Amino acid sequence: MRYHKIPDETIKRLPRYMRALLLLIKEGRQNVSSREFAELLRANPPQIRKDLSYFGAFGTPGVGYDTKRLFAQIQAILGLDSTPKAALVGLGNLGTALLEYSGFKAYGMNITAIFDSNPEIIGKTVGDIKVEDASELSTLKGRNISLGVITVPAPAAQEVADQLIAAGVNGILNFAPYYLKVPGHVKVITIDIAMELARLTYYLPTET
Amino acid sequence: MRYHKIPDETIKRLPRYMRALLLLIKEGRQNVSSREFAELLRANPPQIRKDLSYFGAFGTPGVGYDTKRLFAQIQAILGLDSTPKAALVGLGNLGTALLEYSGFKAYGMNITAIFDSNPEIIGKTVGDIKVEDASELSTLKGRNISLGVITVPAPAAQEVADQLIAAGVNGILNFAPYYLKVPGHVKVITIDIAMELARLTYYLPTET
DNA sequence: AGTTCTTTGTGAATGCGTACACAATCACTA
DNA sequence: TAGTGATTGTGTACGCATTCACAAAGAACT
Repeated sequence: MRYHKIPDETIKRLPRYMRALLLLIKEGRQNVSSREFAELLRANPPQIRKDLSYFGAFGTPGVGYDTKRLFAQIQAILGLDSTPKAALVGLGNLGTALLEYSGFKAYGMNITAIFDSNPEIIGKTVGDIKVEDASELSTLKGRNISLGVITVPAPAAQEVADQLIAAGVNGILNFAPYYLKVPGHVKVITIDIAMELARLTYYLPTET
Repeated sequence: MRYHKIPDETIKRLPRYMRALLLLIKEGRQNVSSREFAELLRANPPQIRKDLSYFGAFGTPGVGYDTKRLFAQIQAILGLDSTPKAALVGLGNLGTALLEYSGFKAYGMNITAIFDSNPEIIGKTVGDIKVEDASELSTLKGRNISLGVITVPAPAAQEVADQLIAAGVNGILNFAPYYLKVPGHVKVITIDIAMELARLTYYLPTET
């Protein structure tokens, strides 16, 4: 099954697998079967096996998957083994929340630069990163940063995106409720929190 | 095409349509064609028409869709016309960010209660909502709140969810990196921010 | 009123993703 | 080293979602 086109949906599930594996590893588990793994994720076993089979044969019949090995393998598939560097632009509440988020390091990701436009914040240190002036985003170039996280208000999002791209970033995670225009080689994922909540109401029982 | 089963993917797109319509309405636009609308959303016209056709015929041939009317209609489809009430649990950075988020009111949603467990925060007012003690979540019952937003650390998430559900909530938007166990009638949408960023790296060009 | 132009609404075809069943595979035991 | 039990990897069938092409329908103009 190698060298087939890989479903986008599969890619979306891989990070979820990583998270569950992290949990299992912390519990000291050596192996996990697709059945048990599926139960944990509330998914079904054949799907997990199929997803993994796109990339090769990672399991051992009769035993299951080696948790640590599988984690490393998925990490490699996603390109996280080289711990890509990311820049965060916009240190408001959302930006701060993201930095606190434990997840990033665990997956093999590194936020190594922070930008904001508020003079009161510029120059401060968060963790061990100094907050830089957003008007100097161009200095990013050459610092080997490939990802950008945008947590600025919607009106500023496009300009920030343009500058990030000019500085060599080619993947953007956008939290601003705005449809970014980007060149074809740049991948954007937009998360609109309000939209998700809006969707939720559809599934609610229509009262009386 | 009425009374067919409606694709889940269609439901996911509806809130996006709402947002684009809000934009158009603010610009003073009366009508919009599916072609122009698709361009704005970076989607394709037939899909938009098909999505809408599941619910009825909203457009006018030769003219397009009436922006305000379509907005109201999608709002009704999603059940947002009755402005459902939501409770937010966890007023950390992420919770605060969500409250600041302009989107909610525009879509027809209302956060009317806030809970936290930090004694220093309890009793304060945010907007015009008083922060209540998270240990008193049971008081929610009878306040006609149908949605819950969980922005607490992962270890506390399940307990909060249980209490929300006991208080009558049947839709939960979960930001904690944890797989909630809930009864069948409760709909959960989990957003894991770190996971999205992890996915992003897959699409990056593999360097050298 | 008729003609033309535009755009919708939708059946049918295509393509993509999921579910399933089963053969192949490995560990373990005696 | 052969037999047993468990679990993987995957070809195939199915179902869902997207795309397409075109007929139906309204608006505008003469």
